[in-house]
Amino acid sequence: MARVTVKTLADELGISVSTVSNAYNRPDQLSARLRERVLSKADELGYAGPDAAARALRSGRAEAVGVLLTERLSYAFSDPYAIGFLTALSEVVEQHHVSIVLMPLSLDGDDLDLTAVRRANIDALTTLGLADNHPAIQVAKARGVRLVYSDVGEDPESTWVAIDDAGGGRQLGSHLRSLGHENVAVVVDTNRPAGSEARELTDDQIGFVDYASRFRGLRETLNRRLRLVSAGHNAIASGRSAGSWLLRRSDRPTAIVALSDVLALGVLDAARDLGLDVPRDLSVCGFDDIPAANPAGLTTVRQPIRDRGRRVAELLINPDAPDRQMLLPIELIIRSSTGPAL
Amino acid sequence: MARVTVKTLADELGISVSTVSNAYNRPDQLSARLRERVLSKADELGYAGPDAAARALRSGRAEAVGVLLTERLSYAFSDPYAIGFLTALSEVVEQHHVSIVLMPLSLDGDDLDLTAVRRANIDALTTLGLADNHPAIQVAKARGVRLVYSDVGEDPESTWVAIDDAGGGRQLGSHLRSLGHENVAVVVDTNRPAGSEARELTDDQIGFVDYASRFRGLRETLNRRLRLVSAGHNAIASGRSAGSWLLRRSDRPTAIVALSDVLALGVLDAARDLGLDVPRDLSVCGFDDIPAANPAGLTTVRQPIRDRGRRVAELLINPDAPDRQMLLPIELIIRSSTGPAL
DNA sequence: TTGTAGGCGTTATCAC
DNA sequence: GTGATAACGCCTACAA
Repeated sequence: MARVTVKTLADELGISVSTVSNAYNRPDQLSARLRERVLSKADELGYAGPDAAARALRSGRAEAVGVLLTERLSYAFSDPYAIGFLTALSEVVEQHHVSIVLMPLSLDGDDLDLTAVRRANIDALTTLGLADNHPAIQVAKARGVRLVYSDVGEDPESTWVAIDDAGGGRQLGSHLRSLGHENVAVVVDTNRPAGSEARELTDDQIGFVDYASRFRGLRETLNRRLRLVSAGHNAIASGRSAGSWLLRRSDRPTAIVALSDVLALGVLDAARDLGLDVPRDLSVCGFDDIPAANPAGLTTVRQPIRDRGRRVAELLINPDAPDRQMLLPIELIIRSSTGPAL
Repeated sequence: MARVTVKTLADELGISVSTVSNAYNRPDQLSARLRERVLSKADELGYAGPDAAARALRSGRAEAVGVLLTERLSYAFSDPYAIGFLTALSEVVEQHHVSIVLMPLSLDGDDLDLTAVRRANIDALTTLGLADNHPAIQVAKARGVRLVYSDVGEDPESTWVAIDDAGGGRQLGSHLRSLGHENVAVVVDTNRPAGSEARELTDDQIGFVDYASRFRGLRETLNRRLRLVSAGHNAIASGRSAGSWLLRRSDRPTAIVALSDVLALGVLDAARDLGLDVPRDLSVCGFDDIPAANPAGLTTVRQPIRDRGRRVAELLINPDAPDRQMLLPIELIIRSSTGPAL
């Protein structure tokens, strides 16, 4: 038995396919009684409404928005920062019957696989933690997918909701500087597989992550007192091993800035492992102000990530929303993990 | 200027559209050189590959799998159990370039809105925390979406990965019974908006949640010693208010079983608020064994949720995978939150 | 290895 | 309020 389509229904009822279509999409275009007939016939024949793919093709709308998360998709769910973003985003999105499409950005060996981005059925796309010039974004743009960027852009026509990461870096840098720190290390997630060795990086090796501006802010304030070190990916264990690597060196830093709180928590673990007192022997700070930062006494830069999530969602859903470019302010939260340099 | 399609490319190159299509989908069907020409021309004209909607319509595959999460989508991200499931699921899914579609199940007043489920472009669907007879699942089934159910099913043809919730309920029930508890209350998430009053329920009011079998297991073992109480939705605050409501009553129970650890943590809070000692004055237990259960000393039923996530993902991606019906065992974890009844 | 042709199921446009 | 018809962009037999 053949598949039930609008045509089946139309034939069965002796009406035209457009009327059937209207019964679903424009209830005001036909009498309530006829609509009732259509719907009940549909029920009877087991027709569950217009086919999603056909509808998407014809109407040009998928009723879904895409979110691209740093690194492999599976990592994102263990990142409180990503979770905060997704929660806020979904609160808005779900009021519009729109679905969220999460695309993996799998790394095949060393180069990443963009197939999922290329194939996804979405109307608009945003990202978390990816630099706006990331290849995946280029692909989506070429596909004609509407983009909500995550960083300040030049183009007055582009849509973005950014957080003032550079400002956060500067504030944190000033804080450390005023505490007398002259030897500061920055730990950054470089999207490497777990277990990668920590190593020193040059400024331009920071990669396609949007933390780049956090680092830039730090560099501006701390200047030559700074070195950059890679962690594997954004996980406590990575922060711990990078911290451990740094703290065992003879030129041990007096302060470590992790570019995310998750990494910072790992650095705190590393310090504890080595019997170092924080903040006496070492100052540690992070970025994000995730829920776990407070109990850990972590000095950090609070990101209005939920605000951003909400705002991004509005722009994903409605391309014509006002305020299509917005820079959200950060806030330096000083807790007990930073203190004067020895 | 018109949109670039396979036809544009074909005309431009003086070849046929099928060859262009093959360049993307069947590299082995044309010479490497020709393929190169196609791809570079595509680049030149700004063609980003086959249109997702058209491809989905024509091929019948969306390269995406859907996940339906209890309650409103936004709640799910704060549920450690859901996060564990999603993490495991995505680990598998991302190796196949398949996207995950998260559909909201918004409640409009009292009846829920299935629009998103109806419109989503997906090949297969699974759920977490929804009973298999939930209306959303009916809709998806009628649409012809392949389903991976979450509970044991009658149909030998159906695909499911279940966790032995009833067994878990029975084990927990026996445990409490052997401790002498005669007055036990069960707290269940009923998907009500936050702030709903706790109230007593009859067994059949438990609703479209799959925790029903957890409760059934408890009922089998504890029989008449049991009453059922509603919490708002799955959140610590809901558990706390339900717990508080129960513990202030004159017929205060000697043990409270929450059907999720998240709710149980709230019950513990309520006990603490009232100055009750756990487990001396009150035994508390949960279900799931989320990460926070261990530090809280919570007796609970461990769910192999990550195993389930992986297994479900495999079945979502490959309909012909073997072992299309699987019941995963649970494990009773006894910690310090349960003790003898007074 | 490449080309031809038909149709996937729907919605938009316009006529009635 | 309702109907006819033409796309939407692509994939896949099948033929060459």
